[in-house]
Amino acid sequence: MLEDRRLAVLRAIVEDYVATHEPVGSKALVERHNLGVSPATIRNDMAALEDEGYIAQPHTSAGRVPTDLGYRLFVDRLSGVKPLSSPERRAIQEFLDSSVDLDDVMVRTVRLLAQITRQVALVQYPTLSRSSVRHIELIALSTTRLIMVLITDSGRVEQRTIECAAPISEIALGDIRARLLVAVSAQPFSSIPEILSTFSGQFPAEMQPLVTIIQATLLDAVTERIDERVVLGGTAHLARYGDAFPLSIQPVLEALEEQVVLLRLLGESSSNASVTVRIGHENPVEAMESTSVVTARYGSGDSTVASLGVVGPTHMDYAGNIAAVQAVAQYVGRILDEQ
Amino acid sequence: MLEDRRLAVLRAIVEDYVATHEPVGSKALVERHNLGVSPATIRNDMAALEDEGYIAQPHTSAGRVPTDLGYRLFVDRLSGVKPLSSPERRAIQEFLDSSVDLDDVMVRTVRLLAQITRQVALVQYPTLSRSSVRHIELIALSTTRLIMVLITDSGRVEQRTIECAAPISEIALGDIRARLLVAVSAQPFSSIPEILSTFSGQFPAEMQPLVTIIQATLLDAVTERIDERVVLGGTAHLARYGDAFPLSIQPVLEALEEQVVLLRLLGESSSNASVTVRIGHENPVEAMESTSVVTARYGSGDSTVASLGVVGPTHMDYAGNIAAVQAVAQYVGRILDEQ
DNA sequence: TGTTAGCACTCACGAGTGCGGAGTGCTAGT
DNA sequence: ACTAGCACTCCGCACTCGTGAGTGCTAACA
Repeated sequence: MLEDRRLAVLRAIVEDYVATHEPVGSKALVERHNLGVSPATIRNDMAALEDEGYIAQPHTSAGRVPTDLGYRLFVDRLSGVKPLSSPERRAIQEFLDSSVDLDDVMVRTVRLLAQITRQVALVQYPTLSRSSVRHIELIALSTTRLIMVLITDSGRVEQRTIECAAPISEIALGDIRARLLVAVSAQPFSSIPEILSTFSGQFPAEMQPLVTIIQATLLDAVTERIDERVVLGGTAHLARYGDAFPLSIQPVLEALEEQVVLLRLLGESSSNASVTVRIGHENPVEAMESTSVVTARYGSGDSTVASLGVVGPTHMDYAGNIAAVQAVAQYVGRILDEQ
Repeated sequence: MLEDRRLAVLRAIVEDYVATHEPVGSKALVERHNLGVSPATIRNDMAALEDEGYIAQPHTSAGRVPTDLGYRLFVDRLSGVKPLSSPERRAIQEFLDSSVDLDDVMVRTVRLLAQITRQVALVQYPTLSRSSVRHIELIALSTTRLIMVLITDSGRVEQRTIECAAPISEIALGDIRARLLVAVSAQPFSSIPEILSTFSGQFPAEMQPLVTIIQATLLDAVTERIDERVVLGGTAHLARYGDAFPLSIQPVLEALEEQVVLLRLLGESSSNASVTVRIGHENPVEAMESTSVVTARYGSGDSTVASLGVVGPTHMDYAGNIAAVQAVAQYVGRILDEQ
C-alpha cells in the first residue's frame, strides 16, 4: 500500500520529467496526477525515494530528477509497453515491404526506427553463419588479379579481390573453380573450413601457390563476421536537446562513429529477453554515461541473428521506444524471412 | 597601393575571425598583424570594405565579421594554398595504401579527410559508366527467385535479386545465361542497352517472360547511377562549435542524412577547376546557408569520375581545407588506379 | 501510524542597474 | 594620405534583490 504509492510517485516523476525535462516538485505532482494525497505526503515519499537512491535533487530547493537507478526501476516494474497504433504498424509494414535487397532493408529499417522513435537508431547486419554456399565464381581481372564471388543460398553476395605474385593461368583457374564448386556447393559455411583442409592436396605442386591463396580467401570470407557491420541513422535527433542534453553531444557523436562502439552497444544485449534496456552508466561505453540504449534481437526464422535499437538521453520515452524497437525487430525478421 | 592594403585588411580580418570566432576590431588588427599604419587608418579601410559588402558589424560598436562575399574574395584572391607537411602526406599515403577494396577505400578516405580537416567529410563513389562487363552470372535461389551478379573489368560486383511470377526452368535459365554471357562479355556498359534491344528475339515465346525480366534487370544495373552514393563522416566535428556555430546544428545534421542533399553539395562543383569552394548562401542547400563546402573532383586515370569534399562553418580554415581536399583527391585517384 | 497543514528556510532565476571597455565615426591636424 | 584625439554607442559582466517554487520539520489530526 505504502510501497504502492511510492512506486506510483516514482512513475509520475519519471513521466513528468521525461515530458518536461525539468525537475518536478511535490505540488506539481499532485496536480498533474490524481494521487489522492497532499503534497506533504508526497514529500515524505520523495524523501524516502531519495534515500533509496531512485531520485535526486539537482540542488536544494529544487524538484527531483530520476537517477539511473530510478529509471531502471521504472523500466523494470512500472512502464507498460505502449502498443503502436495500427496506422503506425501498417506504415512500418508498407515501408519495409518495398525493400529490394538486404542493404536496402538495413537502410530503410534504420531510417524508420529513427523516425518513429525520434532517436538515433542502430541496425546490425544479420549474421550469415547459418548460410550455405549456393555458388562460387573465380574470374581473372588481369594477369595477376582475380576476383572471387561467393553467393549464399539466402542471396547474399560476398566478393574478394585476390592479388597474385605470379601470372594466373586461365586453365589452372578454371580447374580450381570447377573443383571448388563441386567441393563446397550447398555446404553450410560452418563446414567449409574442414572441407578446405584437404582441398589443396588434389592439385600439382606448381598450382599450389594459386590454390593456397584462393583457399585462404574463401576461408576468410566464410569466417569473417559480416554481422560486425552496423548502420546508423537519425543522428540529427541528438541535436534536438539544446542544453537539456547532458553535456555536449560531441563525445556521443564521436563514439557513434566507431563501428566497434556500435557493436558493443548492441552486442551485449541479454540473450532471449525480447527487449534490453541499458540506462546511463549501465552501458559499456564511457562517453555515453548519460544516454540509454534500447535494443532487441531480431531474426529470420526461429534463430535470432542480430540486434537493432535506439540510443537517446536517459530521459527518453522508454515505453514508446521499447514498443517501437520491439515492433520493428519483429517486422524486420519477417521481411528477411520472405526474402 | 591603397587597394592592396584594403585587401590585406580583409585577409587579416578573415584570419583573425577564423582563429577566434569573435568580431575583430581595428586595434587588435594592427597589433596582431604588422600593417604599419594606425588603427584610425584601418578604420577607414574597414568602413570602405563594409560599404562594398565584404564585412559587417553584428551591432554598432562591435568589431567586424566577414560576410559571405568577404570570404569569397578571400578565397579567390588572397589565400595561398597551405601545402601539407610531408609527414601528413606520408600518413595519407600509408593510410590509403592498406585499403583492400573499393568500399574500404571510400570509408578510409572519408575518415582520413574528416580527421585532417576536422570537418564533416563527404566522398562520392566513383562512377562506373566507363566500365565494361567482365562476367555475368544467373543463379536460381528457389523456384521463383534468382540472383544476377554482374562483374566489371574493374572488379566491381553488382547484384540484383529477381522475383519471377512463374517457376523458373533451370534449363531455360542456363540457356539465357550462356547467350547473355556471349552477348555482353567485354562490352562497355554504354553499349549494353543497344545489345539488349535485340536480345530477346532469339528465344521462343514461352521463355519471353523470364528473358524480359532478366533483361530489364540488367539494363537497370548498367544504367543505374552507382555514383549516386556518398559516404559521410566526421559529423562529430559539427558539435565542436558550441554556440559559435550559426544557429543550431540540427538542420545541418538532418540535411546531411539525405543522400540527395549530399549529391547536390558535391555534384555541382565546376568542371575542371581543381578545387571548388561554395560559401554560405552560394551552396544549393537551404538548410546550410551558414556552412561552406570545399570540394574537388578525383579520378582514376585521366578521366575525372567523382567528387569529395568537406563541409564546415563559413568561418573555416579555407587554406588548410583546400590543401587537404586537394591532396586527398590526388591520392585517392592514384589508389584507384593501382587497384 | 500514516496523513495533513503550517511554517521557516533555501536557493535558482529573472529583472533591473551601473559601469568598464572595446569599438566606432568624425574632425582637425600633420 | 595618414594620424591623433575625442565624443559616443552599446555589449557584456557583475551585482543586487525580490520572487517563487520547493523543501524539511513539527505539530495536529483521523
